[in-house]
Formats: sequence, structure tokens, C-alpha cells
Amino acid sequence: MQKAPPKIKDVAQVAGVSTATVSRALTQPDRLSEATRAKVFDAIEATGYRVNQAARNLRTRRAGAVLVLVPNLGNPFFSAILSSMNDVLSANGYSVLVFDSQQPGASEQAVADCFLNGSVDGMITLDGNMSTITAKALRSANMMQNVVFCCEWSDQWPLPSIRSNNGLGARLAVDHLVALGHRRIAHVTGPDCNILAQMRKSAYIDRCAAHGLDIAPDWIVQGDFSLGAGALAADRILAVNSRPTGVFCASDAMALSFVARCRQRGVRVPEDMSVIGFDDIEMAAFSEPGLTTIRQDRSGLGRLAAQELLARLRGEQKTEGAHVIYSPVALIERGTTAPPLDNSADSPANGRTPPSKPTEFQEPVDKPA
Amino acid sequence: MQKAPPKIKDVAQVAGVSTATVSRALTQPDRLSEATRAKVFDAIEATGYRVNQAARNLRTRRAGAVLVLVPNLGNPFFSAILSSMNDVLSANGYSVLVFDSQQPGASEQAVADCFLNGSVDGMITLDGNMSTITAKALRSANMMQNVVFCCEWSDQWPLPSIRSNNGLGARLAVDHLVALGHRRIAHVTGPDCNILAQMRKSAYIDRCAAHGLDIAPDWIVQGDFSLGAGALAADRILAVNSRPTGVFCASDAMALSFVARCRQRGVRVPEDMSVIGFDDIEMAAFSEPGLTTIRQDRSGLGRLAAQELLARLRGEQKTEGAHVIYSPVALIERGTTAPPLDNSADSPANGRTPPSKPTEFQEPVDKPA
DNA sequence: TTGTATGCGTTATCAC
DNA sequence: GTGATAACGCATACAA
Repeated sequence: MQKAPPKIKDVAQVAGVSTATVSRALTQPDRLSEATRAKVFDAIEATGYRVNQAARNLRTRRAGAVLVLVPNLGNPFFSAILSSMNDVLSANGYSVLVFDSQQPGASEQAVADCFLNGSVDGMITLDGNMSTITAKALRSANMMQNVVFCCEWSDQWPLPSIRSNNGLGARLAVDHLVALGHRRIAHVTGPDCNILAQMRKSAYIDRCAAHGLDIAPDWIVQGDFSLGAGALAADRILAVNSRPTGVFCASDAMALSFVARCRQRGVRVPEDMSVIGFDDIEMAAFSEPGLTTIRQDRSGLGRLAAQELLARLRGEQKTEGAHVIYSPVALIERGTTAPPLDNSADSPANGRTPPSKPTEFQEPVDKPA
Repeated sequence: MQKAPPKIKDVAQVAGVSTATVSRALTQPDRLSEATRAKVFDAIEATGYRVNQAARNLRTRRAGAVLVLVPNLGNPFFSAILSSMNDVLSANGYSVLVFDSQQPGASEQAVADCFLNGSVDGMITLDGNMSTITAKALRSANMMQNVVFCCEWSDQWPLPSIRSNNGLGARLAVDHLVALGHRRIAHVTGPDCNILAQMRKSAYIDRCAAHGLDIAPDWIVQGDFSLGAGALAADRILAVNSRPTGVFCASDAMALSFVARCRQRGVRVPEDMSVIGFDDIEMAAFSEPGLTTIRQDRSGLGRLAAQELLARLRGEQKTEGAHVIYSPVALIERGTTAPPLDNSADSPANGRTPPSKPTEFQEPVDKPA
């Protein structure tokens, strides 16, 4: 048999006060006299009392939990982000509920239900594509102001968004290759519907144009951020007539498998093919050669998103409209990029001389003009 | 302003029945007549009613949530496991709360509180080292029977344990190298305190002995499963006097960085050094050369653990003592292992001939005799 | 099969 | 500063 756990009433009895006083000792200790507060805490200690969350939640209409919506939990890119979110949220008394937005089952309805039945107070979504069923639930539960985007986002919803400066990242990548002397630069994209893929791709196109570089149609290969896509993209790009000398991959996963497939097929990296990724996942530093890439501060993204949500939950930050916070990106030079050996191609003059930079470096690319 | 969400009373009014009937329609639909059940569901539809979880939890003394305790959420090894756990748990109406057991803060107390305040119904822990504070909370909340180990475990607690056959995996790894002709085999371990590291290391030692192979002391290098450890281990092992020709790494992360460092230092893999890992993480198939490794069925481990916990929560599986379920492991041959080129060493006769196998292959190594 | 009435454990609203 | 008491929304024992 199991002794029933002590309730607030038991504590009150032991302390010789009312239940209301015990409750206050827990939630607003300042409003009690020194003496009674001590009595209550002693009684709590003596009885081993713990507040019953369900009862508290029912009474306060709060849940003490937030939902983190991850597209594909199996993708290791998200683990560092999730970790830092968890750190700050749990440090602030919130439990973290994890959902996978790409799960085959009725996950959309499950997310919606969380809001409709009051089991979460807010959400951080790493998925830029918010389902209509989720949006409807958020509105219905009056929870729209307790949602923040992280990494991905959607312009459709005027919600806070913590993100890397993807345009700047892509620009740094292209500029790096150009500075090395590359003039035929390919790109492996993410999924068409993905906002990050869109940003990186369009910045790549713009930046090549700014450098006066042509992009052959078959230099842009559709990917999906995954390892498998990188290998397939390598097959495609190595078969192209006018082979590029450098490639910018929209994720490190694709870049790493791109490099591996190149070497497997006897194409040297970086001598015959320079490769630059995006993300700076841990593996990037430990591959051979080390992967040149654009670093995203993943734990920073998670932390900022969690802090932003906490501010919302506290009722601060009632700023209307999309509140965008940029997390820094940086070029990390490692071993997969180098000047191209083959400069026989379309470079009019001396291909090895880095062309001048048409525009300034400082201006964040993502920010609206 | 926001209209108050409909309660069970509102539904009852619309349906023209009592609140008890509405409640029954939700929890035991069979006990209602066809007609009233239809009426109730129509009313639910009409009002947009959703049950309030906090109220239900308070009343039923359940939480509808389970806790998954992960050692280092940032480690991508766990993401696939977490994903499959999430699939089956959420499909069965449970929310998944994630905690990081190695988080610096007061995470131990946070986990304990979850049980003491009734906010979770059970736990799957991927961390074999259960803190005493957690154990105390589990006993106090009478929750010890609602805990299952996954991947790691502790013999100290007679709880269900879903695990790979680590001994067999290590044995397959050693046998593979031996069959290729290696006679000097090194090992990079996990942390000393880790049960998986212990199992793999002792099986490695036993199996080498069974093959009549000596192990020089400096062939066993302390690691910690991480990428960084693999690179350091490579430095150590490449500097050894009587250099091994093959190495068994206790994780793929270490194996991959081991290979990278070897190649960085001009040591060819697999020609000069064969490397085999453990886990079969996705990257193993996309590195160059592909990493030979021992596959763990990560999503299977997560699924089995979730199912085991569900059975416990349903009150089934009241089997006393440790209930061990083995998930299969398998040798995956890729490109980082090959016969050793250098056979000048201590092999008495023809080093390239695979030695006979002293014992049978079938017997699972982990299982008690 | 359905309705009535009570209580789950806490916090908020009043009084004092 | 503290105490009595009424909700919070639901599920269930019991009665019908």
C-alpha cells in the first residue's frame, strides 16, 4: 500500500495556519510575515509536500509546459537547438513537450489539441509551414501571441522569428568561392517549399549576378538538406558538360556527402572541386578534409527563441507584428575550398584574381530595405 | 475579448443530457445507447468542445505524459530513438516530455519533481546512471514500476531494459577484423562509467583472448563516444610502438573522426589501418570510404521501449525483476576494413589466413548463462 | 442506460 | 497579514 501524498491541507494543519497561507507561501512569499513563512516552510519540509500540478493548472488555467515543434526529430541538426531550448525553458519552470511535425500520424491535430485542451502555454516551432488546423486552434485558444518561430518562419504570420541571416550566409559562401577565383559555381538546394532553401538559393543567384557570373541551369540541383541528396547531387553535377569548379550546398549534410561522393568518383576536393556547406554541424570539423561552411549558432538560436517565448508568456513583448531577431552567421574556412586548378574556362582575363566586390559586406542581406 | 471555451456542461445542455453522459461518451462510448451517443457527439461538434486536460488529470490522477530522460540532448545519436518513441507514445495519447540528464542545472530535482507533483505517468531513461534523488522520488511516488531503460541500463534496478546486444556487437566487430587477418587490434572505449562502454570493452578483450590475440596496454584508448575523442585516439594509437592494424571504436562518431585523422596524417584507411565503429549512424553510409560498423536499430529500440512502457502504464506486464529485451545488431561491411597489408608482425604462420572461430556465432553474448 | 451529487487539490476573492 | 470559502472542469459512485 501507498500512503496518500500530503496535500496543502496537511501542511496547513502541521503549520497551524490556513491553506490559503500555505498557498501564498508558495506563490508570493513576500506577502507573508517572516514568522509564518518560516513555519510554513518547516511544515512543507516535515510533510514532504509537493504541489499537485494538475490542481494548480486547473485553478490557474496555465499548463507550465511549452510545445516545441520539430520538423523531423530524427534530423541531428535540431538536437543542439532543442538542447539549449530545454536548458532555458526548464530553468524557468516550464516543461518541454516535443512533437514531430512531419510525423505521418495525426500530428497536426495533436498539436492543435494541445492548445485547445490547455495542456501547453505556448509553442516554439522550427517548422516554417504552419498547418491551417494549427493556426485555427491557436486563434480559437487565443494563443497566437504565444508562438515564436525559430530557424524557419513564415511571412504569413506576424509572429516573432529567431533566425540566422540566411541571405548573408549564402552571400558569404559565394563571395568566398569567388575570392578564391571560382567563376563557375553550382548550388544544391533544400526543398522548394522551405523558406531557408528559398532564401539561400535566391541569395546565391543574386550574388552570382552581382559578381557578373553566369549560372547554367544544370548547376542548380534540387536537394532536400539530407545526406542522400548530397550524394545524388554530386552525381548530377559531375556529369554536367561545363563542370563547375565550386559548389555551395544549402546544408552541411549535403555538403559532406557531396564531398564523399566526389572523392569516391576520383574527383579531388578541393583541388578539382571546392565545396562549401551551411550549418557548421559538429561533423564538419571532423571530416577529412574539414568542411568549409557557414556557421549557424544553433544553441544561440534555441536560447533566443526560448527567451523570446518566455517574455511573451510573462506578458512582456507585446510588440505587434513580426519581431525578427537575427542570430549571427560566419564563414568557417576549412579544407574543402581552394582556388580552382582549372581556369581554362570562361574567365575573360586572369581567373585567379579575386574580382572586386560589387557591394559592401556589412549590410545584412535578409533585412528589408 | 475571448469567449470562454465550452465546458462539459455546455455540451450537456446542447445535447439535452447530463454532464455525466457527456463524460461517458468521451471515456466509455460503449456504455451509451446509439442514439444518445450520436446526440452527444453532435453537440460536441456544434460547440467545439475539447476536454480540459488539467481538470481530467486532477480527477483521474493521471498526467497523460511520459518523461524521456536523455543524456545530452545535443547528441544526434539519440534523435532517431526519440523520434520513434514520440511516434508510438503520441499515437497512444501520451505527451512526451524531454529532459536532459546531463544538464548542469538542477535537472535531477526537476525529474524528481515531475513524479512527486504528478505531472508524468512514467519514464523512459536513456541514461543508465539513475540518480539517487530520482530513485527516491520514484519510490515515494510509487512509480518505480513505470520506468523502463532504453539503450543503457543499470543492474542496480530491476527494471525492464530494452537494449542492443552490445557483447555480440563487439564480438562481431572483433571477429570481422580477425577474419580479415588482423592480429593486432586496438579499441577506443566510451566513458569508464558507461555500461555500454564496459560491455563493449570487456567483450573486445574476451574475444581477442578467444582468438589467442594479445592486447598491448596502449592499444586500449580511453574515449567518450564523441567526435573529438576519436581524433585524439587516432593520435595516440598512431604513435604506438607496435602499431595495430585494426581498431574497434565503441561509437561511429569516434570511428569517423578516427578515420579522418588517420587520413589527415597520411595513414591510409583501410590499407594501413582498418577501422570499425558501432551504431551505424546515418553518416556512416555517406562517409568516404563508407564506415564498416555494427548496426543498432535505433528506431526499433525507441519503439520497443515505448511499447514496454505503455504496457506497464496499462497495468500489464507486472513481471517482477528485470525484463530484458534485445534489439538486434548486425555487422555492416563498408569500406574502412580490409585485410592488413603489413603482416610482418607477430603472426606466427600465415597471418592472412583467417583463424578458426573458437566458439559458435549464434550464442548471444550478453545473455546470462 | 442515464441522472445526481460529490470531490480531486489548488488558488482567488473576499472578508477580517 | 491572515482565514474562510467558492470556484476551476471533469469523472465517478450511487441512485434511479
